[in-house]
Amino acid sequence: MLQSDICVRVKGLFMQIGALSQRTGVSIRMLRHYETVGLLSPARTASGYRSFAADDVATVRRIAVLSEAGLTLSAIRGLLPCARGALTGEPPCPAFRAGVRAKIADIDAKMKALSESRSILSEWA
DNA sequence: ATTCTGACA
DNA sequence: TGTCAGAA
Repeated sequence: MLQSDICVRVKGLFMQIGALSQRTGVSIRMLRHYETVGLLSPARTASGYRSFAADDVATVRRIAVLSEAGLTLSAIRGLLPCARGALTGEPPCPAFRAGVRAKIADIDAKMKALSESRSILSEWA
């Protein structure tokens, strides 16, 4: 236990991965993965432990909702900086909405492709 | 007690 | 994505 970790408990400024996991419901495994793909950039303690900031809780929750929406982590990486409204229900910035429109567009494209595939296959069913 | 990295019956 | 190992 380092002095910086004491700061976690007292002021709640920094926290270890376990605490972040508890507060977000996201597994430690995925939290580490998020860092691997560049969604999170936690500081490191002298002992090498990841040190997350208090606002990373909100960040992880935003990542979680976007992930549940079916977006890939790389897509989320591009939208995250302006996705604040994705969780607060407040007005999303233009860039975010544009990105979402793009995602909806390719969902529509996939639906069309599946529809055609289904149509062809149904003739032999 | 917790976390870290790397790897996979 | 989970989980186990071996070290810190």
